[in-house]
Amino acid sequence: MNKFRSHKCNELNKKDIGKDIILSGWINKKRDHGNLLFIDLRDNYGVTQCIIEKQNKNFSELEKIQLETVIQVFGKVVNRSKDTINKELETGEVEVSIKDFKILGTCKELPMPVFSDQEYSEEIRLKYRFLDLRRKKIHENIILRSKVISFIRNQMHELGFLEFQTPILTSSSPEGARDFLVPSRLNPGKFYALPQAPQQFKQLIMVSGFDKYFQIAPCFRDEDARADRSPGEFYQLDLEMSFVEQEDVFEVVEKLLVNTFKKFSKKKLMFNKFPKISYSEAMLKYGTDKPDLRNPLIINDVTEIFNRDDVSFEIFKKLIKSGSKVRCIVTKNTKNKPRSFFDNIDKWAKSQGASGLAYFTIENDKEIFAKGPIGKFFSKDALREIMKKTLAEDGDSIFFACDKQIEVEKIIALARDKIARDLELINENIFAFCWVVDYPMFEIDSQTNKINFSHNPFSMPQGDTDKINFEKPLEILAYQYDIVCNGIELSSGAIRNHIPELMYKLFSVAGYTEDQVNEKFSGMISALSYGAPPHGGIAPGIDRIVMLLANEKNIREVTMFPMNQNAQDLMMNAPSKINEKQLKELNISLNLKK
RNA sequence: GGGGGUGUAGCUCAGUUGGUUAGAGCGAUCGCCUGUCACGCGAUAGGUCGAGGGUUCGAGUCCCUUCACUCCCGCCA
Repeated sequence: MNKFRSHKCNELNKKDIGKDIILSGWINKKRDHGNLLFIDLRDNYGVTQCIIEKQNKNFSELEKIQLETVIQVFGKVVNRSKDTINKELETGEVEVSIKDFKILGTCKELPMPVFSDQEYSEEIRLKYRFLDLRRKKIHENIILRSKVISFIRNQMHELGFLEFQTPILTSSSPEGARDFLVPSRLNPGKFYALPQAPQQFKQLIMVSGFDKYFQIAPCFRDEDARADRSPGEFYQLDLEMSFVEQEDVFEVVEKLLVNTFKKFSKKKLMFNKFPKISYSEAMLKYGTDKPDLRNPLIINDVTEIFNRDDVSFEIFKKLIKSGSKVRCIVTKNTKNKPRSFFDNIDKWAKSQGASGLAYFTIENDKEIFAKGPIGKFFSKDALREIMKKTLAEDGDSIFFACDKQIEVEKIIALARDKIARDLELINENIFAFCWVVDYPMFEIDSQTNKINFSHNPFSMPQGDTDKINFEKPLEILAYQYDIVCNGIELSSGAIRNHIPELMYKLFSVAGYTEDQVNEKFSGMISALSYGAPPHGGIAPGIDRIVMLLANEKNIREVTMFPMNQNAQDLMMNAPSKINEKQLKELNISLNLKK
């Protein structure tokens, strides 16, 4: 028998009555009746009620003991009378009558209670993360995370993938996010970078002939945090396959995600076969490349209708002349909604920095007409045209936004979400996955007016490689895809460009010379020149998958030891200063701003 | 870098129009209590009202500055 325990705190039941047992765990809660003391003992597995009476020599010491002290209990399992059974507890039919006990770990006065449903500030939770992690909800989230990762590993092995580790100290790359840098002692003045993703390595693994690779890979990006984005590090299910087309990658990922989400959540999947939406369609219909398909509202472009002579809404007409677009959202059967419903949405839009949302409601008084602030600007014909275009009917309302394309997409996408939430159109008990495909290879940087890679410079452009028109780079589409669930981007991936000559051409469009490409991506270019297989892959975000499964909105709720928004670890005091000797070894001197 | 929110006891929070000695619950300490499972009852201790400055006879409350945490924008191939 183990020195510390004969049973775990979830194990004892009626069959064990009469047995002498040993339990070890934390004191979750005490209930002191003066001559009778109840102690709820907790471990990772559950809670067992222990009981001691005044006659016992240990009574007064146990009565004084702090919550969260770790103790070992020697006792006998006893029956509970019918009216004292606790159905909430796995062990609730029995209790342990304490004979003796031993303190294994003392506990000072707690900075935050462990046994409580109260919410605490992030500051205190992160500083005392080890206490926070004892609490039920987050403890279960972390266990869920472990199970999900283990399940995914098994699935990947079953699907024929091999897991490999890739370097953590690697080289800085010019594209993408800001790198975390590590100075090199042996190479003065030079720096390693932590990988933003094992992107180049996984392609090199394919060139090395391993066919199917995966890794639960740590990724490091020095970018500012969000609720769903940890500063510093996060994990991806990184995978790559040789001799595949886009569809082959989709098949693997769909299988994996369907299995995982069915196993770990009670929520239903909206689609077992994930719909594919092109990037341009997503931007038009949803205003974003991460559409929440639980939301039934669809955006329409009605710019043309506002150009008609029988539409006299001059504000929009003027904006359209200077290049703006009009996008709209139809809400079904909202003619009886109170004025405040519409006003709130307009007010909300203004708070989001838009000039507001114009709207009218379609009503029928013998003849159809538009009622509302801008209704009077439309002729019957124009109104019918809008209804035809947007499939709006009598009783529906239409909200309009007008701005430059990028701006109007942004605000109408937010409005789509806001309106759906106000009308409670989103079913929270569903996972709606979709693929967003056909991303453009390049985009224009709005600040510098230069052409940049819009996603990944290593993606394969679509079409016959001989016939790609490099004169119109913005029209080149890539075999580049994202997977989105409930409006959350889970991952992006691509079929890679394994042809060096084509890569040089694409990089030259983005302003890189051949020499620059050779210098920055020497390993990759070299590898692709010695017989590279066609290959492609994807990298779903583990943290976000677990977030969805745990039904959490904040990534720190599924991360064991996260940093705060300023990328500090309050428990470990990271980052921290280093001493002169360390700096000297690294040939580094500090030049801090006052 | 910018915008919003929050900051009062160890923890979670209340604190009215600027007005007496800043309150509650949990926790801590002490006492009572033999069937609780958020046990109950009584008492005690515990406060730089985030910090600094200002207005005022008087500031937790109003004004300015600043710090911390958080949410969002920028950023995130």
